[in-house]
Amino acid sequence: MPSTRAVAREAVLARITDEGRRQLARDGAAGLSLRSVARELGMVSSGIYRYVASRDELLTLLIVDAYDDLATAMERAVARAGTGRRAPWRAVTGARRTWARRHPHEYALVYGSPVPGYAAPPDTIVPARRVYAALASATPQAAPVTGRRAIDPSLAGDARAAAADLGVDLAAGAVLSMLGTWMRLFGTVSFELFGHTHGVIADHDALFDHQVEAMADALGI
Amino acid sequence: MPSTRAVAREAVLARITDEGRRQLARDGAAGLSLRSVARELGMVSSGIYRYVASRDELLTLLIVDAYDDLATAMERAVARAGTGRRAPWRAVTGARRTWARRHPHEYALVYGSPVPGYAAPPDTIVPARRVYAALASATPQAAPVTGRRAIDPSLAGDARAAAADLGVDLAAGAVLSMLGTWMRLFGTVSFELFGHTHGVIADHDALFDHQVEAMADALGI
DNA sequence: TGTACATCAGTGAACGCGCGTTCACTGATGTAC
DNA sequence: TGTACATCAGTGAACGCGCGTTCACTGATGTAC
Repeated sequence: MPSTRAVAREAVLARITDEGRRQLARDGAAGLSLRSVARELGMVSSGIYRYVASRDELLTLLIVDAYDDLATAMERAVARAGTGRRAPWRAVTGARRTWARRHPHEYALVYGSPVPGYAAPPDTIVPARRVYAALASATPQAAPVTGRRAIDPSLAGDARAAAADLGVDLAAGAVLSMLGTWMRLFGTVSFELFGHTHGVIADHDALFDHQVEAMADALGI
Repeated sequence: MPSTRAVAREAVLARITDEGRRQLARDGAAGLSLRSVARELGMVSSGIYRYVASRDELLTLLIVDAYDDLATAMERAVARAGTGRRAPWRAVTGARRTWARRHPHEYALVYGSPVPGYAAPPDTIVPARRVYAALASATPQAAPVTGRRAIDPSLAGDARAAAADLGVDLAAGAVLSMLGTWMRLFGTVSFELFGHTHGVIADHDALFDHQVEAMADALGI
């Protein structure tokens, strides 16, 4: 059983990350400060150092939370998807876009410009991978776009290693095809969220749906 | 003939944007400050307000410059491309990636997370469009990926308007296919630059080349 | 060509702000005997 | 069960920093007559 102190500690840490998330959502990563988190919690500014070692550490906690939250949303979408051939793919891509639109600053923190002077520590690798695993689970039967082109051997090696890492059993060509599609999905969501379709596309839902089907075509599902 | 004063003014303004670019390249957009630009130019901090009205205005100048520089690089690449069927496409995509790798902070400023509290003014629209025009000029014969799917009428309208805007004469399906490919290109470059392939892909050149060919396949060129 | 005035680049001081982080401390809570 | 000590959460003051922006000013450069 955890000690009373440990319980209290966890509760305060949770309040800190909650408040951090709130500030992140309001002002973006640049607007996040330990002083203002402490202030909002009614704590003196130095007190927060009992819980996080530095601003970067809080940022890391928030990054991990963001990945976890997004991954959970995507996993649930796959689990709830109907039985149609493309249903899981539509569900997982839609979940990603919806999450991004609901949490634009958290999305930007994780998939946007790197924060200058901040190096992502290893703690973020595992939650980041969950997101890819969710995507992979939605298209277990991805086919290589073209079988004819020769794949660079070292690239094929990387592709096989990545597949093993995600626990999927696919040939290198299919993995690269999946990766290409994911980068397209990433690009499509970021493009919309970062405002590059502003003044060009009015109906973002229609564009996204069109893209999702085109990606499914490309994956051969 | 421009007056002596106007000439001097232009020269100082150029030094300001040059120094701004340098700081942007070193520290990113968040590290750009009017005070430090003035300091570096040996000017007192308030003096810079004779040239730019605010920090945001300097940021806008730098954004416009970044778009122009990237667009120029891409246009030149197309102009210099060989005669092969895919040569212009390979050239323009390679130029984009090379520019992005050489100017990571400028790329991030323009294609990464929106700067919180900053709203891009209309001045950036024209230079941003040059980039798309350069891409479009490299694939004049893009084909729709699939002819069978019905396209949402309002989306088709947006696509036709965008094509007219860029001066290309293509059906809505082909425009959407091009747009999808551009978002994939955007995603591929950003993915690499923002570090999402770290620890997964060792040979980024090979991955990019593979993607470029796959995109060409998708465009039917 | 020479003078009087207007323009404008650059100065220096100031306002008011917020930040990350350290350090010696108090006092409450937990642990060992 | 009670006491002595150790742990640790939170305080308050301080260090040293940089920022955007305004304002009244000086003095050089340009313009009109």
